[in-house]
Amino acid sequence: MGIPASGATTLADVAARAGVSLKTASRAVNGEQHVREETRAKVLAAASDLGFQLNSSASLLARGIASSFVGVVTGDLANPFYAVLAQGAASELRAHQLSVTLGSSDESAAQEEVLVDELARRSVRAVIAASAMTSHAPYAALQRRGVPVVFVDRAPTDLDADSIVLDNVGGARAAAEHLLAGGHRRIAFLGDFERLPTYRERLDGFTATMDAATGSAATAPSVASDWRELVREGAHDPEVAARVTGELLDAAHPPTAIFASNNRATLGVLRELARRGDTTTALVGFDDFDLAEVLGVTVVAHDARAMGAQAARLVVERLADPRRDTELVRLPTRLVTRGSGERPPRA
Amino acid sequence: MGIPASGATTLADVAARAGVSLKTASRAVNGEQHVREETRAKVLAAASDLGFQLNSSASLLARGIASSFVGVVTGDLANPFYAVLAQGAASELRAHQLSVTLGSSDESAAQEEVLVDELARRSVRAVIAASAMTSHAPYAALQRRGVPVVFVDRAPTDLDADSIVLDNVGGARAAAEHLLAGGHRRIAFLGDFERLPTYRERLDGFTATMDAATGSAATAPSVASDWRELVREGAHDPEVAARVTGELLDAAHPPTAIFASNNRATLGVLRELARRGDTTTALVGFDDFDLAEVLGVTVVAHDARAMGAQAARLVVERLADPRRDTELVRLPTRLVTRGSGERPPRA
DNA sequence: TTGAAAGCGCTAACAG
DNA sequence: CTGTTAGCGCTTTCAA
Repeated sequence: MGIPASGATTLADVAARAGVSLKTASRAVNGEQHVREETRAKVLAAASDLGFQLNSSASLLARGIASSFVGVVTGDLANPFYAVLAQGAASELRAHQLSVTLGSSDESAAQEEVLVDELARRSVRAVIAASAMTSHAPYAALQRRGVPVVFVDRAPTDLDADSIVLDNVGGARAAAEHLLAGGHRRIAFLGDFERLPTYRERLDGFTATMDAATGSAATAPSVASDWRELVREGAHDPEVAARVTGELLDAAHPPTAIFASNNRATLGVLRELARRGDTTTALVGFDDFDLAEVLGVTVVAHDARAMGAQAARLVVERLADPRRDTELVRLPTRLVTRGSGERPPRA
Repeated sequence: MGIPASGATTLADVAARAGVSLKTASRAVNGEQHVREETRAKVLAAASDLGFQLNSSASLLARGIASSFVGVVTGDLANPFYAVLAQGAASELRAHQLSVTLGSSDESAAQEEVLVDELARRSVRAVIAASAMTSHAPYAALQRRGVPVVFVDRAPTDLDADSIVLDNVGGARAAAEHLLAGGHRRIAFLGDFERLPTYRERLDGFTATMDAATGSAATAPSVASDWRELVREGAHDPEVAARVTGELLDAAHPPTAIFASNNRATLGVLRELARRGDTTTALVGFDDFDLAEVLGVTVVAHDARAMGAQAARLVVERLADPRRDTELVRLPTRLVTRGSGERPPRA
């Protein structure tokens, strides 16, 4: 059990101790073929004695490989959506000998740019990004250097890249239709930052449904054409969402239902409703959450873990074949009714 | 805007294009001193033209540095406690040019061992671990090789290492005292896996308080000496916690209050209470959570982000001075009352 | 099955 | 301020 003094135990040390050449030691340590069992055992014993560990930088360099890390860029790891997504990606990538390195942008484009830069400096092998940027130049630069970039949750419009997104339009449409079917005519839409494609797509789905119902005989009484006055944006965090909810409900013609277009917004709405003891305003949220069942909150649910796993798959496939056509995967959503979306409209 | 054909653009290419030596190019690219502004600009332009990026493996190897990654081992990233902790560590480490690579063990000792092995193979610079193991041999091996290991949330007993933990005893004591003060005498304790030190310490705090109250004149009517019959362990996930809660409440002498010793257990209790429409059983949970305010849940709160940041600090300090004494940091907890812990005992 | 020599791309000394 | 000469620790030819 000889414990080495400190620092560098190299393959050369192991080879010397085992009485073999450097190359033989390398073969044994890397589990390659063409090594007599006896020799291998001798080398492995020496390695273990010396507490030897391959120097991964040297190994990668000699092999001509940039690195074994995939960068994952998210908005905020404290948001379970991102955390679960990252975990899905990590566990899928592990199967391909790839590790994940994480960075949170706090949804700030500036910070995201710094992050991407950092990843580049670390020579990551590929990047999976839930980007909050509108211009994706830094990612384009990575792509040009042969580093695959896969976008999750939000697909870029200024870049041709593999992307995996949710069926935001369908999800929002389902939510709106559900509330309309419940008799609601004044439905508020709580949106995220206007620059995010998720916000826009969810608003599109909502808009399509509301427009179709406006003045329509199918939904009697029909939706008034001023439904757009109940659309709000910028509710990215719970605090803002709560404030906006309060303003909506305090208005002359308050909504009878709210569609919160992401989990942070839903949290804010719930806080405000709880604060005022409001148990009549209907609510549907985009994104499921742990306590939704306990609180009886109807949501548009989806599978964040699958999203991460699929992103990892796209990374692996592009790594294998850099010139394949880019792929856009759209993951389904489903409405889960739990009560809050089924509250009847106030008279 | 010459875009390189593919693959390897090396510093040599940049140097050639800029008409300087390799070393000068290196200096410029690394922002070192002793380079004429004009020369630097020339090199940087060439680098940018070629889309050059330093090969970090080569750079680290030449510098004699193992890597710039710190491994963070957690139980489950989907648990916000770990996610926030990881984020705290990451943001603190970034200030020291260190990146984070993540792995989840799912609280399985076997999987954790695989993870640690993987980190070793990646030559991480240091490791921050919320370990679910009872024997920490793999971490000891890392330490021997000069890789600092900092334990978070759970300190090892079989290893001398920097650790940062919560005041579990104090937190549990506060919870128990609060419920006792509210008149409860039959208080259930929902514990995690028995092997986890957090479980044991929280149980210790609970035990100390209950023992002190048993038969004491200070708490009249005094606690019966059979209070231990309401202690349960193994409630690591919400499903088990919900089931155990149901069993407790269905028993002949059900508890009038429950102390859930972690956030997953609290979730399970809340689900079961909601399922049965039980609004009388008092509840205090260890760990705060987003919707605790909405649900009016009294909790023992603490700062997970600070925990991660402190762990990062310990990593940096040990990296700077490997022979300093190991440090054990204990972070405070505080009771946040929101109603669920203040429900009076049923007659 | 094993080994010797030649680099991977970069940085650290030491000159100039 | 700039360049030259050696390696960092490992893997890869190619021979033996």
